[in-house]
Amino acid sequence: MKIIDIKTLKNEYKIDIWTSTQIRQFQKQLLDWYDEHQRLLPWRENKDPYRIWISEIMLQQTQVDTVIPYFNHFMEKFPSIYKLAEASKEEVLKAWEGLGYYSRAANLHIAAQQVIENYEGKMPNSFDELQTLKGIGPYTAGAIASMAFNQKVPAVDGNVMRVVSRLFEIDLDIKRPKNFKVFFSVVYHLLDEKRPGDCNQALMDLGATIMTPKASRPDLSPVKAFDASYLNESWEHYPVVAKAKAPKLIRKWAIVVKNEDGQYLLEKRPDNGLLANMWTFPLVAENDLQKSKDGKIAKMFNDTLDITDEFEKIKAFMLENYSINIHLENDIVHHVRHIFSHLVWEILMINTTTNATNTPQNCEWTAADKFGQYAFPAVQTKLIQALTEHIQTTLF
DNA sequence: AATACGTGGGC
DNA sequence: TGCCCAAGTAT
Repeated sequence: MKIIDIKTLKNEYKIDIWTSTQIRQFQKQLLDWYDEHQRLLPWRENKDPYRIWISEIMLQQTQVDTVIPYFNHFMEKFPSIYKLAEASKEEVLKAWEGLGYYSRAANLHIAAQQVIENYEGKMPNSFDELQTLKGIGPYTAGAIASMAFNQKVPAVDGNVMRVVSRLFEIDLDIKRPKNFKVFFSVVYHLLDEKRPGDCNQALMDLGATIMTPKASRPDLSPVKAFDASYLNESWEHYPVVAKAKAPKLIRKWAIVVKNEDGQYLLEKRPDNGLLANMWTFPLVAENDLQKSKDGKIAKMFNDTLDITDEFEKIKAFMLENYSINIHLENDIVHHVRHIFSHLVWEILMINTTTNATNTPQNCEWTAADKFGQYAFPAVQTKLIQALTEHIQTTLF
């Protein structure tokens, strides 16, 4: 057994790697399987670096089935890197609406301009240069370099770490950044000289379809003879992954304000942080309101009964921060819960009206039939849905 | 290094 | 229902 001594990588972890002959056999088994069973995906139709790049950004922490329609639409809308670079931020964000992790869209737009500025519109082909582009880290650089430019570079994502952790029974926490280089090094040793990109994709497809997180079927794997966790029946212990901490609960009011022209007040979020540059109804954090001593707001979120007292605070808040005077339209309070990866919004939504004609900072007045022009996050879509159901209900 | 950053699907 | 998961990156 040859041993990869990861100490050379400033890490004391050692892994027994296979002989050169075994590695060649592994590659053949893997690539033969890939040639027959690879998934047919829009971005695999050719090796256009632009298409591969866009797909890789969309696929970050996002499932293939979710990405496919976004990818096809994005390619129609921005068929080349020049079209993307020339587009407005708003257009790109709109194309990303509902996909999540919206900084990816902003970074993609910037990176397109970087490529035009620094590389005459042609994607750089090296692992290092690719990582100078916004939104491209080690995984995506490896993916583009290997798949589009046939460079022998690992593309180590969650699938690959899971597969490799099982093949070699590596008990390192895949969530810890310091362990990434171990997997990177192992994968490098497994890559075929001629088809590094296909090797990377084969490992990913294997992880996505056979060596899955749950209901794994290592008995169906084309490389089961090389799979230590299969031979030792230990695959359920791999990969080792730290448990995510519980999301933080945040309570908010969503203030739906309708003016005398039937338009709604929409607000654009700041251009950094959560849901950057996306549009929502004005959202007021519980902490932004003056808290009553008896903790009445917190109680409200459980009971959603009489909001008269709290509404006085909201009314004052809107007057001070938005310079509009609102009136409670009815006492119906919608309760909407939205779960992010790292926090939970508990939202109470109320209907109000105003005769104000001013347009507050970062806001626009918009008729409901024009909502499609704005990039809405899922939570806003949820709020509108609740509002729509209410309006339909009250018609009867 | 640890945390922020979305969403939808599966069981 | 609640929790885990899915082709990570920026800071």
